[in-house]
Amino acid sequence: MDHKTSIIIVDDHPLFREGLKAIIGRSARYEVVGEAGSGRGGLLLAGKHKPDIALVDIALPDQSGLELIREMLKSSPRTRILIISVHSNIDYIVKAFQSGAFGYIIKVSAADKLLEGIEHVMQGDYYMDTAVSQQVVKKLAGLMAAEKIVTGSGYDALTPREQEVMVLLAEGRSIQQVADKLFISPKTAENHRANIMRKLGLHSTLELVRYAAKLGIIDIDSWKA
Amino acid sequence: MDHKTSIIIVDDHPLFREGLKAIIGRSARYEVVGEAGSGRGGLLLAGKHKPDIALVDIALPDQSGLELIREMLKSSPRTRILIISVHSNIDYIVKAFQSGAFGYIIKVSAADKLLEGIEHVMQGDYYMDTAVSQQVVKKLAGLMAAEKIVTGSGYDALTPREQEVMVLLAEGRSIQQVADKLFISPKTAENHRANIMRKLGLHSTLELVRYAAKLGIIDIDSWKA
DNA sequence: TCCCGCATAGGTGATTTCCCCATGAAAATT
DNA sequence: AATTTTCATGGGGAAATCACCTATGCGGGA
Repeated sequence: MDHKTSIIIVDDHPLFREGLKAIIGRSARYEVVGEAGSGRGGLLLAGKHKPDIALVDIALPDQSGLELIREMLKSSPRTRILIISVHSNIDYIVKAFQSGAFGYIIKVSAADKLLEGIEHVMQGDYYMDTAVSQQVVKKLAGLMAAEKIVTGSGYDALTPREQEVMVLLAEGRSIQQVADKLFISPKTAENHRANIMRKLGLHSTLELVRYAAKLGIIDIDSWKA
Repeated sequence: MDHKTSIIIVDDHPLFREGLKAIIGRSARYEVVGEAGSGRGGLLLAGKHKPDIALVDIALPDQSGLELIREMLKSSPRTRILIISVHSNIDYIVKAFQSGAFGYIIKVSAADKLLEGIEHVMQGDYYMDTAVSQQVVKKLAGLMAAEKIVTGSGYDALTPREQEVMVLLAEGRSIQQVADKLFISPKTAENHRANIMRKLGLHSTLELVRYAAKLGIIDIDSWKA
């Protein structure tokens, strides 16, 4: 490598910044070229130094770290951003990556996780702390857990075929699409739909979606992402 | 620890099984108590030994490794299953965890990843190979990458009247109901609707509801009540 | 055997959707 | 002031969908 990897730190706790610098200082490959205690400060730093890496606390006094990510990437698109957070909450994690972060590390993690994360990110990979991947996996596995709740309602009064149709409709498929997917005539699909509506006491497609959402047949939480 | 961690291996390649055993043998804490080259064999082993860990190839000659996971957990629920796969495809990963796996490792990974994974899983944690978390993050980030574009060409580009119409539509009102509510012709309401769709890049009513949910125009959380 | 539930599909008229176009008023631009 | 653009309002017509009803073949129980 012909030059050191430049790093900026954005975190409102001076002591924590010192800690990060100490850890980074252990490796001769990295160099902290600036630090800031606020989002505004971080943005200026990013614009000025165009660093290779930015370590950003997700909870900043003047703005959300998520916004900062987006702003930073506008002025310095090549900077790889690593989020450092106290939260291992799945929503934060998802939003961080969606905002353009390349890595997500929990504050309580061991020091070597940080260097590990930086290395991965420098290689163009994403990086998730172990504690973070826990959450992500739970989220993924959770989709299935939700599907199990589907008993004890009118839903299991539906025939297997009707349940198939219902899932597709809840996902927003049109009658024609359902028919194609199940290799049946549109008319048949329509009839299944009508029977579903009657059995469940529904009167519009949106009500059907609501019903499906309530049973966990579809995941409306992912809509909010 | 008062006894060694017991491990069984299910993989149809004898050579690969040898490789795994060699790696595991490096640590005195682990003991391979059985191995099988098929799903059926693996199931018998699991029932007989009730091992702490099962390393399972996802691609088995006689059945899907995913089915095997479920069967195994029935006869030996306390066994922690680690999937070993050549695929880093997101669909396999998700299904593996949904089926009850605790870890997912790619075959090409370095040897220490295997031991790392086994340790994590023994602690009750989930484990994902780095290459795997790449896919998962891309999946998470990817969802919005598509929708993000829509957000940019946003809701505030709508005229006031269009926003009114949008709210009513998002609440599930029909064109006729919207027209009545706003004292306009159904045709006008229809036109507003079409303009909204075009401006926001939507193609169905459900997409419109999703969009509205994302912006908080409607409260989909109350659906779950 | 007879009946009923299930999956399949058609008919018909009303409604909705989709994709054009048109007009007047207001707002912005020149 | 003159012109263009945008907004809200509507319509026409073809295509799709909906609502409601009927019908057929098939399999499992009473």
